[in-house]
Amino acid sequence: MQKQETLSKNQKIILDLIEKSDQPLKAYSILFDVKKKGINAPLQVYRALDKLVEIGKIHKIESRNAFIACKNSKCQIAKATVFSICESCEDVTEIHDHKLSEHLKDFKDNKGMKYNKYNLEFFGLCKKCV
Amino acid sequence: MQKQETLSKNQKIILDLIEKSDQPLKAYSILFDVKKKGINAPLQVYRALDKLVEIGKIHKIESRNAFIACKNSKCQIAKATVFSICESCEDVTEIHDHKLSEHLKDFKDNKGMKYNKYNLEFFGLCKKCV
DNA sequence: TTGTTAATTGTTATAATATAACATCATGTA
DNA sequence: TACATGATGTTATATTATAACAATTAACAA
Ligand SMILES: [Zn+2]
Ligand SMILES: [Zn+2]
Ligand SMILES: [Zn+2]
Ligand SMILES: [Zn+2]
Repeated sequence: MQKQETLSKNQKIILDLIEKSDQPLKAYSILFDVKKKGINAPLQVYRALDKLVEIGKIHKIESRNAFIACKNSKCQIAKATVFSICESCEDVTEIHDHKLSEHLKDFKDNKGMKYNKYNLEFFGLCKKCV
Repeated sequence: MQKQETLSKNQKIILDLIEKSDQPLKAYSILFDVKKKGINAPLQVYRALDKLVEIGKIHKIESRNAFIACKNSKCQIAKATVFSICESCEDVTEIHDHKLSEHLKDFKDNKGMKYNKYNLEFFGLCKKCV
């Protein structure tokens, strides 16, 4: 079997839902919403989420245990993500900042570690919440 | 009551344990270890962890749901953390890189957001695991 | 030193997040 | 065909975290 190009049924259903939201969704809220489409168990949701994260269609917001669609699927940032998170209204935005990316991409620590991935989360108050 | 300077009994017990480990510990593993000291319930552990995180004595590794002692309590980085994580052996190291800190501290997005905190996690393979 | 407040503790129950294990089905390839 | 791989469906369970409430302790001021 060759590497899958098209998403499976469950993966499509769940990606659709996440893409319709501009804010992160939690796994069990996704589960609730897709029950009407015949997806009944947490594992079905988590399997689709894992796959979608792996291929870069969505990202996990680690500090919130929630998943947001990537708006930038053309670039290679599936494994290099930056988010801003408002601690008041919980608004999350994916950040694409070239200078910052360059800086992080090239970062080397003093222990000879090779990085192939990073995740950066900024916290603060958004304009509305200041 | 004025701002607390000394840790409470449970906070001390749990900080002690975390400081003895150079690797992150999970809440329920901590709970298991401190049962002999009379701490019996998850909530007692989580309350102490919350406090210790708040005052910067420990950090949470968000992608691992685990807690590690800060070795650098003199500086103001309680709210600005950088870690390297080996995806093979799960070794975690806190990184203090002046140039990187400066870069992140000064970062402004194009939405007028004020950041007071960030967390960056690098993933890869450590020297031993390459 | 007594009343007041805030922080901490103890306890039981429960919520929220995530995975194990196993059976079945679909599809591409030898 | 038959074999391998990926996806699905299902039940049960593991792991992580919080709600709600009562009791205790520590600092402070009147
Ligand atoms: Zn993205
Ligand atoms: Zn906000
Ligand atoms: Zn630290
Ligand atoms: Zn390693």
